[in-house]
Amino acid sequence: MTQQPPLEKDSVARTLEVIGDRWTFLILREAFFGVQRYDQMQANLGIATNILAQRLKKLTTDGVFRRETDPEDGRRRIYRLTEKGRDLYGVCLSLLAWGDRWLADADGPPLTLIHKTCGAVTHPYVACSACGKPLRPREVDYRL
Amino acid sequence: MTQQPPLEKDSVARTLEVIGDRWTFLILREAFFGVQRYDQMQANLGIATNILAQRLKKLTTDGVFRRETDPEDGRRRIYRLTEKGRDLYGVCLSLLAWGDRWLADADGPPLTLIHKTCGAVTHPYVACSACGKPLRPREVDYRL
DNA sequence: CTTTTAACTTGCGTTTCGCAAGCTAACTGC
DNA sequence: GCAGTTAGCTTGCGAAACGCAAGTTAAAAG
Repeated sequence: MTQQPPLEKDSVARTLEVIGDRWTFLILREAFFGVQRYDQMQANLGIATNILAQRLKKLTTDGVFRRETDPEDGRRRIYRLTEKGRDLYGVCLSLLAWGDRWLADADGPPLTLIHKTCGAVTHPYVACSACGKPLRPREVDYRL
Repeated sequence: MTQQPPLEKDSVARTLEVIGDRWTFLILREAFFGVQRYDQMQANLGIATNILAQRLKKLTTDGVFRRETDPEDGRRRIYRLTEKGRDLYGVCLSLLAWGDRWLADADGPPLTLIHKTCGAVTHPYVACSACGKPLRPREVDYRL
């Protein structure tokens, strides 16, 4: 269990500690599509049940989900995104957009996204909060 | 009230098959910060050397990196992002922004990002290509 | 031509994962 | 109100992935 000292742990690394494994982000994707229950997630994802339980527990203690008991059926748990969890939607859309652009025709059609607020088909991009233009690798400076 | 039926392997899942493990995205982050060489990545990340080699090989065959030999030193390989790779910058910024918002004060200061094009400090967000506004979970419809 | 360096590769012990089975509390039918 | 069913887990075990250290190869430096 030896870990490295000179890791300057930035926010990318810290974020990946929360969502950086094969399943966690797929669970979140399900949540963004409206799935809130254990059995539905398992059916949709085909994930091993012990792993799903483990991930949901971690995401709950990490504050991404809130775990509630369904008032209409005491056996059921409802996994609801917190604000912290909902705020990962941008990451989800970025992944989706990239996959649709570069991997889609391989084995599935891209999803069409409609921005209900404006009514148009949308292709999400990461924008600058100051000028609204897309942010590209060489156009950004990093300062501590 | 949820939305979708069975989304088989969508672009999120396909994307995660390319970048969805503990190290791959950290390697990409290094690349976005300008690191192009094997030994620098290993020093910065503290990754096991066999895993780094494996990931770089996969990312290269996946078309995210282009592997070249340094013309000034035949021992060195240069890992250069392709357009496909550079297009992952938005995902990287989304992760960074989320971590800075929700995890930063835990054990490190957030990075300040400056958009050189407009000169301002920027807080990246995922925008609608049609209207430019931020995209939020309940505001998007998914169609096949 | 010997030494050093960059980029890997190999071997091996440890951790994580996938699958199947089992468990428990809560609901449902009779 | 008891038996059977269902939702949400937990446990056990073999398989795959990972971390570490040592070894290999090709090219540059001395």
